[in-house]
Parts: sequence; structure tokens; C-alpha cells
Amino acid sequence: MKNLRITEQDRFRALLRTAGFKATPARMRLLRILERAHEPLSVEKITKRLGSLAPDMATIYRSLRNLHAAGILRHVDFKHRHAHYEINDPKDHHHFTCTNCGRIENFENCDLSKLIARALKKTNSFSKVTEHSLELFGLCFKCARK
Amino acid sequence: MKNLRITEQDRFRALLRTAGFKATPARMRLLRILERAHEPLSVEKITKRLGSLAPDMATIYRSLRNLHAAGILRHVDFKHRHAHYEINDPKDHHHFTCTNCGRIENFENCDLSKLIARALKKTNSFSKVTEHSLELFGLCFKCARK
DNA sequence: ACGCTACTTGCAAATTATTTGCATTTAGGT
DNA sequence: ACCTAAATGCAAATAATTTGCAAGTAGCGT
Repeated sequence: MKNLRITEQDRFRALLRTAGFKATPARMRLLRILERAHEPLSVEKITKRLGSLAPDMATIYRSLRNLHAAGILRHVDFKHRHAHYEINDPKDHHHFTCTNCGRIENFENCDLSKLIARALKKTNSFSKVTEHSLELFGLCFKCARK
Repeated sequence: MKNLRITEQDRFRALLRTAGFKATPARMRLLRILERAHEPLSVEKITKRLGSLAPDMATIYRSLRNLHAAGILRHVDFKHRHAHYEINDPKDHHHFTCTNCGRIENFENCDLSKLIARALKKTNSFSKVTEHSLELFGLCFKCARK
């Protein structure tokens, strides 16, 4: 008798197939790692967390780029010299980053839609916003104490 | 008889000296280029605009890093694989970038202080915000038409 | 279940971006 | 003019990401 519950596997598979990708082990694992991390990950961290199951670097880079282009992932910039990615949560959220220790915390409920609408109304060169970033950088309590 | 008007030169010199830097030709030129550009520049563009007066790449990178650390420059991330810098305008502004052609437009008057205050109140890990970024990505009219 | 084919991956080498060590030069104080 | 710490140039190192190509595989059709 088949289990009819929709598993994480099924969800990822559908996500990939709908976007026109094959549901390969490499991509499934990538999504799993990113979903479980509660913060955007660098390629280095992804590789570490995948351990022996990590595919080749080139595959990771390619997957990240393709999944981002398809809107499945978000690209986050922490002003380091490398990229970070996270699953594209439809419920928009942003990050608070400690510039000293790298600690990251999400924050939500910042409705930027009004701000974006206003920016669009004011410009006479741009027609639409497809992506945006809002990042806060500062010090966490622990690092501020020093 | 001396001209008492404060020149751009004087202004940059003071900016550098106050921050503890020597007012070298390389840094003076760098500031001039960045001030005249009305958008954040990549190292590549800076080098091109400096032409034959461009110092060594290493000097440019070092200067940008130091001037950023001193708060004289702002580091802007356009999600490309390289950094962009602009003079740190005390009047905060942000950017609208066309993901297709790279066109950049500034937009101002986005008061984020309330948003930042709210984020600080909500978190129980962070004590202060030292820097922030807000970038909009989308399509300019020209690219949207295609 | 089996084969076919376009999409994927691995591997190695190339590119791009940025940093560093060290010898030489120079801005700015004395 | 002179001295010294700070800055620069050069070359080589490191980090991040991309690419070409041969080999592998997911998933469609049978």
C-alpha cells in the first residue's frame, strides 16, 4: 500500500520538473541542504554539509546558477567576495549580519512593496522590479561587547 | 594673492588627511573619478577612466579597501562577481539596476531609519546597524520592450 | 523493463577577482 | 633638505567561478 503523503522529496522533484530540470541526486541534495540551513549558504558551506555526497564544484556552481535563474533560489550578497544562496521563500525576508563574526539572523515583515511602487513611479527609466535586496550589517551583542 | 576658494583638491585632501591617510596622487585621482561618476564603479571601470594615470591594480584595490574601512567609500553589491564603490554620500541613496543592460539609476528619499529601528527592537542578538544595503533589480524600459 | 537522447555531471584547465610579500619610492613633519 | 612611516609597483599567490569536452543518466516512448 502506497503512502500518499507528499514528502520533501516529492516537493523538490516537482519544483525541479516544473522548472524544466531533471531531478538529479545532485540537485535534490542541494535543495535539501539549502532548505535545512536557516540562512544563505556559501558554496564552501554547501560542500562541507554535503560531505562525501558532494558533487563536483562545477556541478554545484552550475546548479546554483540555473536554479537561481529559474527563480528557485535567491542570491544573497553579504559583501564578502563570494556568493550565498537560499531557497526563494515567497514570504520575503532579509538578513541582519554581524560584520565581526558573520552571525546571520533573518528578519521579516518589512513591507517594501510601497517603497518599490514609489521608486517605480518616480523613475522614468525603469519598468519593473524583478528582484531586490535589503541587508543590514552591524554588530551582534557578543561582538559589540569587545 | 592667494585664492581662498576651497577647491575639490582641498576637499579631498582634507578628507584623506582627517582619516589619517596621505594625500597621494593615486588616492586623489581615485576620489575624483568616483565623485564624477554618478554611479558605483567597478575596479575595471575605474582603471579605464584613469587611463594612463591609473596606478597599479594592487594600489587601487588597497586604496578602495582602506577608504572603505575609513568610511570614505561605500561598497555596493550588484550581484555581479566583483565589487563596486562610490563616495559615501551622507545623504543615503540606493540603486535601481537593469539586470539586462546594467543601467544604473539612483533613487533617494527612502527613509529606512524606522525600518532599521524596528529590526533592532525585534532582534535579541544584534546591538547596532553600521551599514545597510537596499538594491532594486529589474528591467529598464528599453530592455523590457524586447 | 529497455533503449534512446537530450540534459547532466566530472575532471581538468582557463578565467576573473582580489590579495600579499618585498624592495623601492614618496608625502609630510621637523 | 632630511627622515621615516606610509604608500606604491611588480610579480607571484590565492580565491571564486566558469568552461570544454567526454562520459553518465533521468525520464520519455515503446
